[in-house]
Amino acid sequence: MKTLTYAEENYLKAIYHISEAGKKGVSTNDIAAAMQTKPASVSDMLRKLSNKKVIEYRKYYGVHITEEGKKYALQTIRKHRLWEVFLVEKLHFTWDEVHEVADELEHIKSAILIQRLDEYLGYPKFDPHGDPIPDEYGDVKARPRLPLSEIEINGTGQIVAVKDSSAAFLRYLDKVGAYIGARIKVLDKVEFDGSVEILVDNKKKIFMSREVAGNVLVMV
Amino acid sequence: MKTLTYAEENYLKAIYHISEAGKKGVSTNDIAAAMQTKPASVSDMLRKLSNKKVIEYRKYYGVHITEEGKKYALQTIRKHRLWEVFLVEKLHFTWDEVHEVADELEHIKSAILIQRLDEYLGYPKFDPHGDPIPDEYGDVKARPRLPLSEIEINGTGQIVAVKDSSAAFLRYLDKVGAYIGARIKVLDKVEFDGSVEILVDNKKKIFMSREVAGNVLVMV
DNA sequence: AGATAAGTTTAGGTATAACTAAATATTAAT
DNA sequence: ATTAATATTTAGTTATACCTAAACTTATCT
Ligand SMILES: [Mn+2]
Ligand SMILES: [Mn+2]
Ligand SMILES: [Mn+2]
Ligand SMILES: [Mn+2]
Repeated sequence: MKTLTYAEENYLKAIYHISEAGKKGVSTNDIAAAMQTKPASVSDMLRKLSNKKVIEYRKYYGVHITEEGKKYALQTIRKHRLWEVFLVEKLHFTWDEVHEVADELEHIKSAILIQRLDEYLGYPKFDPHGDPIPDEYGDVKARPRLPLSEIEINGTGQIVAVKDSSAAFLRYLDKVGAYIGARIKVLDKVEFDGSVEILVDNKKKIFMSREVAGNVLVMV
Repeated sequence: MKTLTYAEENYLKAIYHISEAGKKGVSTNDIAAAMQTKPASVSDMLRKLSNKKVIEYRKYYGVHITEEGKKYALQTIRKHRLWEVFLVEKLHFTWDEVHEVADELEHIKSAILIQRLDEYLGYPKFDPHGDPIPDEYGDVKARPRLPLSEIEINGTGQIVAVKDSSAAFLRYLDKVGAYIGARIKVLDKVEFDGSVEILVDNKKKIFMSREVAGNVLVMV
């Protein structure tokens, strides 16, 4: 059991998330953008992470996360998402308020704490943004889901997650009345701009731009 | 509102605790002992804390915490103790398990988090070790209390806190059946070694060495 | 292919927070 | 009042994690 620093945990989490999105090697620039830091700093860190065997690093060709690295990343993600559930369910934070605080809480080092927290929360399977919570071994139950923008007219489904979980986007969804768990039906799609009209819970008609609909994930 | 680093918060908390115990200037060596570090490292840090105006520092003559410094220290102590209550009340940690984890949690920077946590816990006034929880302005309600070793024969009272909150001591108290809230009566005091015999909750007779009784605090 | 652009790494520097060893100041003892 | 003991600070070093500027590698374009 290696001990990673806060910075190392953050980099590893970012590398994991980027490599989940696209399948190939993760580039220095992409990591720098995700971490809001400079490519030169990333190069420094990649050498460190490589020495700790949590990534495979070939200079100039981007990095791959190792199996061991993936375990550490998923552990951090597990903590992040469990804390998010805690903040929303127990402390009544809104889903747009939790991310920053969870980014700090995810680094608290105590196996028993996370075990107890999980138990206390009733072993939740998804966080407030619909993202799956890895179990203590790092196993994630992926749910098949696709962007709302890709549902056909008259197609139905349930909102299960968001792709963008920025505060601005989440507050916008609150405003229009979209939320996780909502049952939806696509009433109309505008060919011209890709915007959609949907019916929420068989009650409320709402409009979404293609941009917005692309960031709302649905299970059919 | 200055931002203190984790290390600065820890030093300031230690300095506050030491200066509460004895009234005069806090020495470099005492801080080093409390922080489990070297005097040379303490000297470095004192210069930093002095620049930030949270302590008054005259070389070779120890330090005094400023009013502003006290506010920061009490804020950290507030967070520490609230988290301890959370761990015990909600996550069912035992009172000997909470200190380490709280030492990490106390540095999480989010005013709203602490406000909500306080509310969620029902605005507790004392932590699991009987120590008072400062309010959001740093006000502490001190409870008059004295070591059990100083109670006269036939004197009664209630255990309200412990002076030593090391895991070993707390587990020992668990074992003999002493706990916070217990009503006690001193049945006998042995002149020779200062040990005491006490009656707990009008039921159970227990023995304590002078050492132990000196670390159990009672309200009469 | 050769030149240029884009991406990445290296070199050198800063800030924090430790450490050891040496120097210096204060306090206690003779 | 010196000297010795104790306490404290300074000097110099290390490790982490950033930065800018310069050098270098790879990819792209004509
Ligand atoms: Mn998040
Ligand atoms: Mn989330
Ligand atoms: Mn504690
Ligand atoms: Mn406590």
